[in-house]
Amino acid sequence: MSQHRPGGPNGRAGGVPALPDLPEATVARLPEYLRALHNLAEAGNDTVSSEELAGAAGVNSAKLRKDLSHLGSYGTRGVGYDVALLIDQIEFTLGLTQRRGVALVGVGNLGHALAGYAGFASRGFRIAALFDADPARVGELINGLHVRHISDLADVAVAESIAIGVIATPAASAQDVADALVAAGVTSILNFAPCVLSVPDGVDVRKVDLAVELQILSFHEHRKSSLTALPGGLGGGPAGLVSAAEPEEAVGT
Amino acid sequence: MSQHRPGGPNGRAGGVPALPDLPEATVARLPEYLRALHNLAEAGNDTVSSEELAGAAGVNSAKLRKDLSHLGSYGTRGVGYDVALLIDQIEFTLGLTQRRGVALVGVGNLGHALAGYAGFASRGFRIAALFDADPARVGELINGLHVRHISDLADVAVAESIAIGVIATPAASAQDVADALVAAGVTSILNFAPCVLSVPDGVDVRKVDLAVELQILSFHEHRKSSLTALPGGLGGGPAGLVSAAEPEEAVGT
DNA sequence: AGGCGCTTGTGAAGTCGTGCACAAATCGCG
DNA sequence: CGCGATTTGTGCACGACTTCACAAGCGCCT
Ligand SMILES: NC(=O)c1ccc[n+]([C@@H]2O[C@H](COP(=O)([O-])OP(=O)(O)OC[C@H]3O[C@@H](n4cnc5c(N)ncnc54)[C@H](O)[C@@H]3O)[C@@H](O)[C@H]2O)c1
Ligand SMILES: NC(=O)c1ccc[n+]([C@@H]2O[C@H](COP(=O)([O-])OP(=O)(O)OC[C@H]3O[C@@H](n4cnc5c(N)ncnc54)[C@H](O)[C@@H]3O)[C@@H](O)[C@H]2O)c1
Repeated sequence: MSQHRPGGPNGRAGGVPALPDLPEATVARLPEYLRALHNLAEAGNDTVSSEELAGAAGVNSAKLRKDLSHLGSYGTRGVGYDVALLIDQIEFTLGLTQRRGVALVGVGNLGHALAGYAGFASRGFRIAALFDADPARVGELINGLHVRHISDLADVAVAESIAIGVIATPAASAQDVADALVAAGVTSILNFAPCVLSVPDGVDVRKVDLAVELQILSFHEHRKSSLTALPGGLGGGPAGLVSAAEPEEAVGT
Repeated sequence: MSQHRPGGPNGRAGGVPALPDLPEATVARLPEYLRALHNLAEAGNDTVSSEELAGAAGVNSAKLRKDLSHLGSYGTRGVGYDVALLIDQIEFTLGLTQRRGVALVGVGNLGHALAGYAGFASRGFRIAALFDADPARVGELINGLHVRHISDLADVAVAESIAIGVIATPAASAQDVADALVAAGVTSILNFAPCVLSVPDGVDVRKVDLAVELQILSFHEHRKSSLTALPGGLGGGPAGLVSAAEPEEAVGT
């Protein structure tokens, strides 16, 4: 991560809660809790126990309680957590109280799908601009936004105060795009291209690689098939019904 | 593809190769090493040191060596690793010696992009069938495959011996689709829908959620912006140049 | 008021993963 | 043939994360 804050974190005075320096693993689970909470709220639930919420989010309840305890205690013993309050708390922690603008670079096969994705907007983000290097694509209207040339990136990024960039170009261009994003002031990048990006300190990169996910699944398939010879294993054909909401098999993370 | 395994360590007996029981974290990194190795091989490299490969894969060299040591030792001290040999070894470990068939369910916005994705084929997988519940979509030809109705899933899955399913339907349908996949004998699922799936023991599920990734980035943005007030921080606007190939900022995972 | 059942928050122990640091192994060269 | 340069493989200590187990807190019912 960037670097550690010296001394007592949270010099924050006034009404704003302190930033508790959450464990990375906890941060990665908060969005999942948030989604589950929104579902519960829609279903009309006012409060929820750690057990319920943990079930809905697919984690262990002790882990959930510990995670939530990191952001300050908001549960009531004997009762559970206030759903609305917890949503606010998590959204604040994740920095979702302001709708963040996102720049999407590379409006090809995948880029089109992302540009049209409603889940962006409903979860706190706003696609602020689309970019591509292909002149043939520039000008195209997608979901109310027209594609701009990559050379406009810096101007637009500043004008729209964009801090997050999504790279959906071929791997060969990804580093160049990342450099351009960084130069334009972007400090967080979500990379769909299968390659490693080099960025300066202070810039966060997350990578999503479909093939990697499949290969991990393939490994477990491989392992499972070596076990079919064993007795008493899930060997039986097409399984019957699905078990109750369970920790499932959550491979890796 | 199906290479005989290089002899060596891994004293397996009988027909079934020994399963080294790799740490999950190692398994998750192997695909990355594999990608880097393919790049190196294309560039004409015959051998590679742990330092180089680690750089190309974005990890610490000690970690890389430890990871590789888990699959039996294939390096030569003073020299490095044989690229081709290592590729074979990792592909074998990941179970990529056989091209695995994948069923894609939900040919909507995202599904179309996935169906047309070349990276599938080039990394050891074959989209064997496309399914959708919408009669209007059934029959549509995408990338040489025509979309079939979800009710054909069981038959096709068996006929094509499909063990991996990809869910690209709305969240509301995802559990139903997962049940159908499991009933059809699928034992690994990659889920793009933002919801928790319940599956029987023995079935692996991995989830990819774009919004979660963005929210994690948002958290770090939030944290960073709270730091701009501090002195000596990466506060300065648009950064300059990109540093050398470095561990970058690899958030989480 | 008091007791009871439920649920949270957390200490402590256990597990897993990481990275350092270095001995052992190998190659190339004089 | 031996030596030094190089790089692997790994023991070890540390840190992060998970899970258990339970005391403490809270609301409700009598
Ligand atoms: N299609 C998928 O389902 C899928 C899935 C996972 C990962 N990916 C990855 O996502 C990336 C994009 O995939 P795709 O199928 O959309 O490819 P694509 O070729 O359809 O689209 C790439 C787009 O990027 C644009 N582009 C190229 N260089 C650029 C640059 N320097 N600046 C701006 N734009 C540039 C191209 O003009 C094109 O429009 C690839 O790296 C691919 O490996 C794709
Ligand atoms: N579009 C994106 O970029 C994107 C990104 C991340 C995640 N997602 C998620 O991926 C999923 C699909 O997104 P989308 O934008 O492609 O949605 P979409 O509505 O465009 O496509 C969904 C498709 O699934 C089909 N479907 C619905 N129920 C089905 C069933 N029971 N069996 C088989 N097919 C069924 C529909 O007919 C439709 O063709 C959603 O869960 C979404 O949240 C999408």
